[in-house]
Amino acid sequence: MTTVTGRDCSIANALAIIGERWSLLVLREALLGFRRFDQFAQNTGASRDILAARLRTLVAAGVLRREQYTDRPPRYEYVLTESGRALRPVLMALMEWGDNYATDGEPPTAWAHECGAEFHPEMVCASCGTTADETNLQTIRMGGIS
Amino acid sequence: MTTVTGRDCSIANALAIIGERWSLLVLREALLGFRRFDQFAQNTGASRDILAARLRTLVAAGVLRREQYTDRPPRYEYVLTESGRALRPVLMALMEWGDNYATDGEPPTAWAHECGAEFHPEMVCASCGTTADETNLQTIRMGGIS
DNA sequence: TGAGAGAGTTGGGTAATCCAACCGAGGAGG
DNA sequence: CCTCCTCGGTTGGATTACCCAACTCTCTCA
Repeated sequence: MTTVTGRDCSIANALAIIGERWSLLVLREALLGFRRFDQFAQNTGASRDILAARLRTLVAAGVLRREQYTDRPPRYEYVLTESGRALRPVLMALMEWGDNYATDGEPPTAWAHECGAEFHPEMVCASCGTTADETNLQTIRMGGIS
Repeated sequence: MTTVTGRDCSIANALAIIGERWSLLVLREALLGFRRFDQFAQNTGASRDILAARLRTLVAAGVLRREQYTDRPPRYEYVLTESGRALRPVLMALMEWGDNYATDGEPPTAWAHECGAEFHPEMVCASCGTTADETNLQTIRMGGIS
């Protein structure tokens, strides 16, 4: 793991695992239910060598698990671990931002919540359940510079 | 803007703007209140040439605005636009994931919500306000492959 | 006159990425 | 049993991105 200078910060630590090119697109496909190398290659557009490297780092980081699904010939697929499934809010937040600020026209992908509405994520305080934004948040501790 | 193969998707569109190395760390600093080139360089650890390139990209994409704050000598700082401020849920979700899965020990940075609790983000349905996860979401539309 | 501060550029080397082609184990069809 | 196909990757070579230190330019302050 490369030592990174700059602020001590969980965002930087997270990006060291999932911030390389194509990683989040692979995880998007995994959250959509895909598991196979060729599906990842086709659906993300990543070249096969880079995809192989990314899958190795994501498996090493515990975000994906490599599972054999046939014996002969030996074939493997990639399934999300708990920490991988925990990335859903990150990808949903990114998708919502992209829908609003990076995509023209209708969102290419849409989700339904069990309440029946088309799903849009909102960030709330886990403790009190009300919305969180710059008007009601303040930093109480900030990581130093290494 | 480079044409990217793979699925038509707002996550990919978002990453085309903010997914390059250092971009999200610059935006983290901006959301922490920093505005100056040298602060970004020091607090992120990015080299100055790459930082200059990233700031140009982010300004061109409308995420940051370059503002002159003195006349002689002419000096500029970078302030978040509305679309930049809208990235807070993305960075908070990333920080929460990093705290839980990529950082050992105490989170380096912490926030307080106005309710008095230490802030942790939760993703809820904007329509009904209840939590959203893999048990109560389903895709109703999925972008095709270009 | 000389030392900084602030916001960048420049040059040169290293590392990451892209692309097309290839490989090896087995399966399916003839 | 010969050939072609699928899946999950590797390999080689060219291109692009990134890193680092040093430098520039303008203006201020002592």
